[in-house]
Amino acid sequence: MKLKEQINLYIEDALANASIKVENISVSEAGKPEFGDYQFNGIMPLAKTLKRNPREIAAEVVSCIDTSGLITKAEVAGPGFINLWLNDSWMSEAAGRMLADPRVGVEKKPYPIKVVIDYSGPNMAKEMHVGHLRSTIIGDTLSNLLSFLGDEVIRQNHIGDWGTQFGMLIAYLEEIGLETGSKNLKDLEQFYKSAKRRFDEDAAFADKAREYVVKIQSGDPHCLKLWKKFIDISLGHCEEIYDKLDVNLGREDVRAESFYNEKLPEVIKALEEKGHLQVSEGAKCVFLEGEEIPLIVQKGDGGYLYATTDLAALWFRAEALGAKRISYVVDARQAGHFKQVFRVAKESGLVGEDVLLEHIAFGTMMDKGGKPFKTRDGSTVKLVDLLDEAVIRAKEAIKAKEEYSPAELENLARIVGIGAVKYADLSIHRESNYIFDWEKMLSLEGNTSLYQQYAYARIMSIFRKYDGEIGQTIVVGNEIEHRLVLLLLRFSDVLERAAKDAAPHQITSYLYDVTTLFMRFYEQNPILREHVEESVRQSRLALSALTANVIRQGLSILGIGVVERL
RNA sequence: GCGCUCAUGGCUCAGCUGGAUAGAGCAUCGGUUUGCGGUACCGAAGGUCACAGGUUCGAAUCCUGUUGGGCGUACCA
Repeated sequence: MKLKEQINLYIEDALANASIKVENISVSEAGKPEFGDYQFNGIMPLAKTLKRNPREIAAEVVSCIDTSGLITKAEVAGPGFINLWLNDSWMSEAAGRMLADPRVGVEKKPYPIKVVIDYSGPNMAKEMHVGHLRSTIIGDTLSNLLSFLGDEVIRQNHIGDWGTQFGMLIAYLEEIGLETGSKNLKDLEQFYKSAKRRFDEDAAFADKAREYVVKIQSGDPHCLKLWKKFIDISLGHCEEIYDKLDVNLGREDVRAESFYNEKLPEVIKALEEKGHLQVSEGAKCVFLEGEEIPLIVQKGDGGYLYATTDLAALWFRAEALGAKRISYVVDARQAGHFKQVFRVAKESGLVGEDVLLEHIAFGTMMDKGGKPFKTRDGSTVKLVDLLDEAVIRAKEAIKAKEEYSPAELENLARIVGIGAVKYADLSIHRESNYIFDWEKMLSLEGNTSLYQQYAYARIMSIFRKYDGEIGQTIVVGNEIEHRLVLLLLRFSDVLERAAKDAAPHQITSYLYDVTTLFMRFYEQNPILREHVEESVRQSRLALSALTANVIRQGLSILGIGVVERL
């Protein structure tokens, strides 16, 4: 249910009845409880053109607002605000419908589109590090979100499986044998270093490595086989991480860099035909108006570049996959690159005008001192290590609480630990750099996943204790219930806006509000205590259930689990 | 040099198309319990929204400039 849209309709009617034209009819959430639930601020800008007192106009509109349904009261306030109060029984009914709905009141889009979301993108020659974490988590959340809202989401993992370093790596893999190789590949960093050492120390090996690069590219069966094996093993390790992270990214979503190889000459040809290509200093480039530096698509030696592959991928995604929105979840430092690539794709017609291209940029992960996140010795932190540490720390944080079997504790620690890492990342505005802090992340206080998982478990505990049928009727009976129901009814609006802005933190922030408000409600409104009237008890139980549903569904979109007991 | 981006209480962050007295959490100080999970809840204190102009009925938000930080700047990805 789209609450805001419904309120807008009332305002629209009132304005029509008052014969007043407003361009942008949209109410906003009231800043304070005394200002009601929603407010409409669209009157004041009119005052000047109409040469009338804004309060007078507002009063006229207010008198035309239908207060027999959703809205129960409308008032003029301040210089010409219109404050709106929503009707409790209308809200109660809406909340009841939401409770009965498995989709928690969120309708699917009537006109879904195909959306490609490009995220994670690890390099097969290197270990996945914390830099991949944000792309993976944010991309996965957006995919979950858009697909929940009804779009057809095509996840694309654009893995880096091509380049000169693979000659060296497969030569080394061949040398040490597949068996030892696949074991050693668990630590890619180490594997790479060993291969590099061989390359630097042994001229014969170096020659072979260079030879293998050429052989892979020319399709030599032996080298191709080795290369495929290498990629397979390396990708397997990434999948272990996806598994740990509980991210929906599988083999079927992988469309590697190498996939686009044969399309690269076609990209050049297409650009040439459109007359966009210029040769500058030996390289084939596209010069864009207003841009100082051209986009180079083919090197002087004939080799292709990152930009060429990206253009090929855009082309493929728009043409073959039929995407109408293509989103790249990539580090903010590449903003310039994408700006150029997108422009070239559009101007050359590789991608149609009706396709939305967006760079979902994110900032860098910092340590507590505000420096880029590194290990003590200054190397990049491996993602596996980070995730394992999260689980260990989560175990520490929860094990004192109750008696669990080792298996239960392991599972719980995984949900809590991984959830904390993800939530910490998603709860920050994605474009800003964020500070990685274990203590804060696994704290039960403040805007964390654990606080919400705890609240959820508490609600579950109420139901365990009650142990009976829970009604579906919610009756708003007091101020705090009114506020809680109102907030829950906004769920759909929040998801929609978060999808539009590609901003997961809007969801975390909302869930935090829900949880906080529920805690307050629960503190003030007894549910299971003896003196509580049965109908009130039922309503409060139903309200608790609805709250739990919203928390569970919201966290699920973020890829975070909940538990019955904590 | 040019371009992009950021600057909000001691710390970490919100602040939606400009809207009413700029909101949270942590830390600090104080309070709540015959305990529906106190790992909770309530309250207090704490901000010239980097600075200076401008636009507007109204600016943390838009425009210009200044200062300070981060990043990017043609054959890496």
